[in-house]
Amino acid sequence: MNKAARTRQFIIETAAPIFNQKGVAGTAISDIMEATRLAKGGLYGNFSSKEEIVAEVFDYIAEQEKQRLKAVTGPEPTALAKFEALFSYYARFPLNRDIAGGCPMLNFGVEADDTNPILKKKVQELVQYFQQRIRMLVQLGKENGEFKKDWDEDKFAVLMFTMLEGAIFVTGIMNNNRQMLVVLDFLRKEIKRHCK
Amino acid sequence: MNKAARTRQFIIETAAPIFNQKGVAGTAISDIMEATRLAKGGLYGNFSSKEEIVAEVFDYIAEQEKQRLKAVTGPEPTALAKFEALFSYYARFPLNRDIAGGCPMLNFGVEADDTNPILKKKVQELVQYFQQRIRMLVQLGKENGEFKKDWDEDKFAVLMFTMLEGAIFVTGIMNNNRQMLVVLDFLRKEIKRHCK
DNA sequence: CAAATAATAAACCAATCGGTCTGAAACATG
DNA sequence: CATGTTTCAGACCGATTGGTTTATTATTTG
Repeated sequence: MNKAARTRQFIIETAAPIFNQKGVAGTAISDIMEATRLAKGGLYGNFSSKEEIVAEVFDYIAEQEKQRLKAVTGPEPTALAKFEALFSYYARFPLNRDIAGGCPMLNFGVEADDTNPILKKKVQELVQYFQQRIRMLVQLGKENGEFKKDWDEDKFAVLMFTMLEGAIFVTGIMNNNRQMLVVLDFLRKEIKRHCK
Repeated sequence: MNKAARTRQFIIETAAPIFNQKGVAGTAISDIMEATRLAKGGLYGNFSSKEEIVAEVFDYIAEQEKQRLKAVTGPEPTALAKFEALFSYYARFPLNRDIAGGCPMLNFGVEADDTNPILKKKVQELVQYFQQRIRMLVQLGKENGEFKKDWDEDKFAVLMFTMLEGAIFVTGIMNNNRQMLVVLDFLRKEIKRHCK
């Protein structure tokens, strides 16, 4: 990794939490200059526009989110344990995250929806990835003989994803995770209901 | 209502969908000038700052949302019918809304969370209002003898609200309401489960 | 209907926006 | 260690930002 690539990566990682917190329109190039302690030339020598920074920041964030999902569920042996690990993670949301500002899918998605089709598509793909992972966890549990075969993983993935995103939103707005815990409690029971 | 009050209201109503779609930071005064066909003086004669416009726009939106909730559920005779009317409304979301850009709680809430404490508090209050209305509907159903007395309205309000907000988000990002319909189907069954 | 008052258009402001350019410094390579 | 190349700081650019002022036009009201 040469100097340019390292600087580029440094800019992306430094800008990520700023965009996630303040939004794309709410973040000025000067904010990124300040945080990176780089001058204009330092930024525009590595990126051609603010839009390009945003795009790469989201790609970086998306990869981070996928890696985290793997890191949380990967080590667990059973589908049930993977779900439980996921719930433990969300119970501590957003405390245990390294990119501040809450869920990037929600933050970037809400802003991009009416303003930035390219970014919106990236969010779309990440949402689909997450939902597919949920479905795959249910399928794994079925194959392992943990869950009943008649459980509809498509519907469960929709419920789990929408509830978690809604709960993340409410957790942020209310400054406490009480409702997240209610949601997680429900999801646990829903899974138990479909255990053999 | 004198001229000033009428102009003020006109500005608020015209600016509301713009802020809801483009966000606060993403909306420039020039956007509102263009939409209202008013010059700077026309705006700053009625408001002292962009922030004041935003604050009043959200107050207006919040009132609209409350009125809509009443309008949808009010005419129905039973708690069950009120819920069903609500579900019909969300099934057509966001087609039947008059303020474009999706759910204002979500849009303003996500942006304000890390940037605007005053606006955040207003969103907070609207969220609490909505959740309380859900709880009251359940309570009404209990009093009417429609629902079982052991149904926990606090938990149901959390589930219903988080799911609906999550579903609104996904509906916007995916450009279709498939997942909203799954969520509504689940909520219907959940209610049926607690019917006497 | 006239005088007093309220409301608006348009010129103007400093500050900031995203972005460019050039020279110097840091770097990698012979 | 010298040389060619990459990388970055900082001055600079026009456009746009939120906001003010003033002169004029509407609207009230006696």
